[in-house]
Amino acid sequence: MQAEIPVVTRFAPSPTGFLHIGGARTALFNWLYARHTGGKFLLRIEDTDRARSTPEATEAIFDGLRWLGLNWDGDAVSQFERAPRHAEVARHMLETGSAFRCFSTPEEIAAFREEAKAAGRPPLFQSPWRDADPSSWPDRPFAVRLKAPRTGETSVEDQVQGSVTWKNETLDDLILLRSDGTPTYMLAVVVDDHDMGVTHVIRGDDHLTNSARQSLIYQALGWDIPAFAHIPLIHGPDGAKLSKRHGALGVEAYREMGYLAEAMRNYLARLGWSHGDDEFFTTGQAIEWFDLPQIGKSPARFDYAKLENLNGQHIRASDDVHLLGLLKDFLALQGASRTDAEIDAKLLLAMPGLKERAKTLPQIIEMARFLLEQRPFDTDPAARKVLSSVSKSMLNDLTERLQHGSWAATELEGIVRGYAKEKSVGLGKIAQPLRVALTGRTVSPSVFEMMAILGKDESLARINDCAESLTSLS
RNA sequence: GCGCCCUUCGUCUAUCGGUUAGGACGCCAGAUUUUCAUUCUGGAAAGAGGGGUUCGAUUCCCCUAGGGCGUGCCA
Repeated sequence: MQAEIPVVTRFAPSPTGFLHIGGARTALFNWLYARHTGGKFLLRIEDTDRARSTPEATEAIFDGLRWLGLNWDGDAVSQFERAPRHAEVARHMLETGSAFRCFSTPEEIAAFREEAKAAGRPPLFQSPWRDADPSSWPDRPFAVRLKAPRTGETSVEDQVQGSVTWKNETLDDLILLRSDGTPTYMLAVVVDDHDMGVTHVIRGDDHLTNSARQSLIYQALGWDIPAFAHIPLIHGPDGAKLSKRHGALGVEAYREMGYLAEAMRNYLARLGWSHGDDEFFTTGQAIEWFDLPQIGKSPARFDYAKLENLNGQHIRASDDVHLLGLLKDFLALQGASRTDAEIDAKLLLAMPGLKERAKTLPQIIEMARFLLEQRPFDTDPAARKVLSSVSKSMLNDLTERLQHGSWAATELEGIVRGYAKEKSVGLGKIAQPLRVALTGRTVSPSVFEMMAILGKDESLARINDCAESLTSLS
């Protein structure tokens, strides 16, 4: 690592909704790059559009980032609060002649565009006020527009997209300050990025064209242009733009579906970025490996199946205590009643068997139902059928033998195996009914492990419940 | 319409001119197994099309097609 200027990245969402998956990935890339280089990761809320910005959305973005563990350095900056500074810069540009007062009304501009379009000309607005003499200025509000060069070309050296060039005639005199005196996004980003010392602008490639326009502003101001890295957007499974229909849900939706933040980071990092054949990795490894040249240029589709697989791998790789914590958080999030210490202890014991059977948190809970339910509980109708391979007397025999051994999984298994052999039936003919007796269902962790965790009294009571129900059946 | 970007198995991707085009998810088959799952083994599956450049193109260039983004007094 060279001792150059420290890297400063930023994530700059507009608070008009939740933090969606695309935004989360953009934030992740900025965060990874900052952490990789030992730089800073800043957060700026682009709330200059007062009509659409809400404090709730801002909170939702904070929550989403916090959940994902994408901690930002310093306080989040409100772009709106910096409006005076933006106006100051606009005034300065007016003075230096790199911007001009435009008195055209929105109606005039719309008419211009319509006309241009009808005539087959580019719809870029050409303000008649660009070079107007001050003596002709009318007495009404005006917008401040950048006096963009009409000839020549503008190039952006993008870290992902490479060198991209536009003819200046395809770039218009964008508005810097609206006629009500408020700054537009175009001006605000440039001023803020500059003032915040941002060295690397990593954002979605829907901003690629904007980077050319913004370069013009940087040049007009004589400021250094930051490094740009425009990452491809995430598409839905059908290749079209990611919509709410697909995965454009807020990240909290993924949290509620039981995905781990660690898995989300892994999956999102892998979407559009790669490190050889590595698919499953920790966040620490991602930080160590992440760099701009490895970012791909083509858009990726969101794939739930892969996310789920990765989530399963992270669950399996999680420490049991850590996982229990996540599980409790998840239950609390869902408003479920809190588990007590006794249940927690049992969940912890069951965790090894639980986590290899689940790909999401709710699936762990489903598998752990045998621990959360109180007897007597209902038996699944389908599960009753496997009881046909066993009789009440058999269950009683088993109970008799089971209670004399020490209550450990291996020992219990030995006893049941011995009994099956004695009866000349497969282990399944005995173990499956036991499973149903213990859980009321046909799918669960190992019956012997469950018995060990449930304890002797509870296990035997459940088997007895079952035996009794057999009597009433036959 | 104009501008810009993209295009390797169904999906995410590796390959930095020479490979039987590799891995992962998913799928199929099999093994292990008390259910489910895990794990393991094997399999099917790709360079959009057409031109060049080159001894040799997935890789470099051009065209076409398809897709995406932009073209706001939104961000």
